[in-house]
Amino acid sequence: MAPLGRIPEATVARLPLYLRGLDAFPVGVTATVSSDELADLAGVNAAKVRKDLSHLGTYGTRGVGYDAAFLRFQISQALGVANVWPVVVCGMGNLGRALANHTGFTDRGFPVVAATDSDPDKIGTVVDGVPVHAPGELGDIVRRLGVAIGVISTPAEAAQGTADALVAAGVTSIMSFAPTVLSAPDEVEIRSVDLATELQILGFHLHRDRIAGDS
Amino acid sequence: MAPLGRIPEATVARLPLYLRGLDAFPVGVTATVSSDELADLAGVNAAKVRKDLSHLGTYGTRGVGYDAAFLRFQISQALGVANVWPVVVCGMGNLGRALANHTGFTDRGFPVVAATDSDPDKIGTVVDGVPVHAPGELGDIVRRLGVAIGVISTPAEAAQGTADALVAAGVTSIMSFAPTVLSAPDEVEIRSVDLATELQILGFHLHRDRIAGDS
DNA sequence: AGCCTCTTGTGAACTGATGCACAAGGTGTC
DNA sequence: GACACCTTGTGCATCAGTTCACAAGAGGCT
Repeated sequence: MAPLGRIPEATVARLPLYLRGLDAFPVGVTATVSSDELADLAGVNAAKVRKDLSHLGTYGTRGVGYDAAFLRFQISQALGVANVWPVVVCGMGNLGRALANHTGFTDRGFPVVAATDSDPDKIGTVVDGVPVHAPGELGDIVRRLGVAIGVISTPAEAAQGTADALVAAGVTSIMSFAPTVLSAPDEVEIRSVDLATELQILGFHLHRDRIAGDS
Repeated sequence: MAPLGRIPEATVARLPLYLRGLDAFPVGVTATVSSDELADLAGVNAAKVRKDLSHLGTYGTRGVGYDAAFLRFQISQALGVANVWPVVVCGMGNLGRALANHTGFTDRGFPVVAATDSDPDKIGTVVDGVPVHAPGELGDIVRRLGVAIGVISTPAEAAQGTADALVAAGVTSIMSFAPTVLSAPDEVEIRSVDLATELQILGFHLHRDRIAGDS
């Protein structure tokens, strides 16, 4: 309805899934997709799809469904997918290298334009097309290359310092893989992904199922 | 109160954070920690800490706080951290290799005992101490090594097939990095981490802030 | 045209999680 | 022993998100 009244966070988190689901429809071909189909493609239920999309506007046709191409355009619009946001990867360990080389980033408008690492042997080299700089140059890099997003894949001890440097350089969006809590001003958006934590959550359920089975 | 009345999902997701926060306290030393301190260490607020811990039991002392060592023990207990859950990594691309080599996994009771990949050049090799097998051997591997958790880091196209193979072999816990929806029986717990999606969510906020600044 | 079928959009109930505020219950001091 | 001071544990209000259920509207068939 309201073309852009505040979109709930939970909805924002699902829009990329819908966009991904719509990839199943070839471009240029006129096709309609129902909330039911889209729900399957995104792995959620149909009611949620409809409510989510209603936050963007009324783009569906009752009795028919949504025009796939048009819907894709609208979601892209809302997410700002047309923009390209350059990324810097801080910490070129195993994970950092994998991220710097991750094609899924560049493909979706998040090119990794530079990296930093504290290892003197790595500084000055180019890994998979990504130049590695010293951590002290972070501010320079951000300004020079217009970096919008910082990815932190350093050891936990170095994470807060890296975050501070990113913030000081004007970066307001950070994705962190370091297993630690980061503090930053409110206007900085931090998404923290701790892989070990994820496994521990799986472990909890395994553990409980085992106990339940013991009875 | 009830030592183990059903623990809310949101609480379960935070328990690993508390455990991580408690690492700040040296083992063997008697120390108390207040909900306020723990809240800082875990990056949440004090009220949440208290309510979360109250689901495990009443382990705190009013006027004092929680005994750090005892609390760590209790949370470990609840999470089943004492268990060791062997992990198999499916798909040894950039990300898979990084995960197989990730020390944070083994350290926390999730040793990567094997990997699979469809590339004939990789099959039979040992990468960072992890033997790489053919995807067809997955069932064997799971049974032989007692694998409890499967990590899917294959391309999206291969993800569902891999998940099916894991499920067929009896694995009930899956962490997937493939940008696609996986279907599996209800009793299988799937945690999906899509890195590009995470970046798109950050991108949304950047996009909106930019629009807001335009006015 | 009228009717039947289909799917959207949304009000409303419900569920789960969050945050407040405070009584309950400890510790240490005088 | 009484009092002052802490911090927990929790009842309650609030909020966000989910799900249901159905009226409104669009297309197609006879």
